[in-house]
Amino acid sequence: MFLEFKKEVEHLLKKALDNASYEYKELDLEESEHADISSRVAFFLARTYKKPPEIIAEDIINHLEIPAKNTLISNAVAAGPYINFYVNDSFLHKTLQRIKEGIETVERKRGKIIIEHTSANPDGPLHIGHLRNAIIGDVLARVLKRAGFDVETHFYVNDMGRQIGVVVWGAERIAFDETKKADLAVADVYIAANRLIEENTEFLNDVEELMRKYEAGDEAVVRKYEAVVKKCLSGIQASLQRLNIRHDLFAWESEFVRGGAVEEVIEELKQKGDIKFDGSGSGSALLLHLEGIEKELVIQRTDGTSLYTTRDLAYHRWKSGRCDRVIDIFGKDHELVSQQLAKGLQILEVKVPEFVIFAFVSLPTGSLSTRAGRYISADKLIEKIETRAYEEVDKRRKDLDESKKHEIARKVGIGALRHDMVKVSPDKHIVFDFDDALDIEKKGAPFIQYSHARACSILKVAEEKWQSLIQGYDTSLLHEESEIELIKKLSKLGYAIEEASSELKSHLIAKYARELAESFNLFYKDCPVLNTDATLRKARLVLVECAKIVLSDVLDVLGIEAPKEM
RNA sequence: GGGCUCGUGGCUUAGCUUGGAUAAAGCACCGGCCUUCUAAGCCGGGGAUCGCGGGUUCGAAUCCCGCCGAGUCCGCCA
Repeated sequence: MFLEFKKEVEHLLKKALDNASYEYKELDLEESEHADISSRVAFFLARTYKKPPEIIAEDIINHLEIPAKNTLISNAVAAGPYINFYVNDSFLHKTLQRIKEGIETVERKRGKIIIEHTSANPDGPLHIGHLRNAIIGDVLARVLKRAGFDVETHFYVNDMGRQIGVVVWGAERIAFDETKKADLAVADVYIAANRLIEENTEFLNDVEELMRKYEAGDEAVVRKYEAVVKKCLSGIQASLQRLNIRHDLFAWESEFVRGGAVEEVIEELKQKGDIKFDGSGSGSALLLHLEGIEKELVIQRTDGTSLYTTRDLAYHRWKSGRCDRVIDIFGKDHELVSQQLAKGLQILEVKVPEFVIFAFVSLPTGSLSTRAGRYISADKLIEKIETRAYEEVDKRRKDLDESKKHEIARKVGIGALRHDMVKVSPDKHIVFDFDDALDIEKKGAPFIQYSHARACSILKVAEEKWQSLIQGYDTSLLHEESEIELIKKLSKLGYAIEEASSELKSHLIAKYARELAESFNLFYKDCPVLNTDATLRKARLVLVECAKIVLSDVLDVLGIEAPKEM
């Protein structure tokens, strides 16, 4: 509802500026602690019209007319250089009405977006670095869906790298431990195979032959690869599922080679791009010059085989053809790749993807390294945090049975983990501290979930006592400050989603969720719901019901489950 | 060495794109609040020359330049 209010303010303010004959570029509207929305346009006009901004603000107010009816604005005043707008009772009433009736306030049908995230190499389990990628991507996908886009999530499967060649080679002589989780079993073979190869580097020739055969589409080799990659992916998917993350599509890079798409990209780049041939004798590598990037990009090896970035170009061209916007969640190490992709796609006249680049997660002991054993697997972290969450639940709720306690612990633990990862802006480097991550008590997610549980608890009691509880209510009875503040906060979910989706900033949702929970807790403390007279109780129950809806909505956008009790 | 990113109370962060109303939260710390809907909560308090130095501006955490510190990339790897 807040978005509608903002639109009306924009409309009236523009009209006032026109009436007063001011030329303006921006309305400079923003949320403010002094008003429901505030404009700083007078500052800007002060420069061009060489008058004090206070005078201009006053002048604008004099030309501003708030309609007598069908408006969401109660008042507009000049506060010095600022123009402040305030919502009216109708705004508050309509906000609750909309939420209760489940009417979406955001625009629909804004086009299709393909968002790629996680895309971990299928040579072992996910670690906390992948988790950051997966959670940022998943929340963003949820945000964009809410904002009205048709969203498809992709996991790009790097099945052509040397690592996978090593695993396939290893699997031919070392058996998978079938008692272990699939991705762990694959990692074991990968590590063991690496050791064998280190001892005898001649084995590398075998690996390379496998890779050549795979690229050429040798059927027996393809079957071996598929078995290994699928095995690993099944383990990865199981981990992601525990975090409420799923992908709509797994795109294998090898498909783009064997399907001919990579060859097409190379041919087209030869025609449209600035290409150099490098090498002599049997063949030559293809170097592509990219504007603004010093080093040429090698798009084909001397032996004619393909390279990672070229295959990625083919994948991106394919994606582009299937949607209106392409979004990639990449780690900081892929920043150069993202620039190369963008430039390459420009040459191919394909729309350029939007990138969300996130900084690394490191450990207090240094950067993550699977080979050095310096990493924390996603599964281990999930397991530990659920255990810690269980201890907290057990401490507080001796009355619940075991399965209930475990269910709550799972929701709280996963929620805490997701919230922790998403609350930080992607471009901030994270030093992961295990003890800190497990300190459930001081996490953001349980705070939000707790507010939801409180709301549910009130509604449950009301339902038991009075059944059809919310008939014939009058929300104009809600005029305590904490009630008004809560309603205003409720009205801003759509606004928060709009901000987060247009700027691709998932952490803004985490911020909104916290503020909403805070508003609810203030209301909870100030305003008794069950122990008050019937008419006021009905109105407050409507408010609680709406708060419950929006709290569970915002938790859903964050991919966090909303427990009914805690 | 060059490119990009980050540097905000003791700790973790928001705000920076688009400069403006006392720099905003959480954690930690100190002090209060459970005979009324779950205290994973609420109230109060102390604590920040917004990395350092310059510049632009009526006004800078925000824009520009330099420096320092951290991260990351600079393979016919992925």
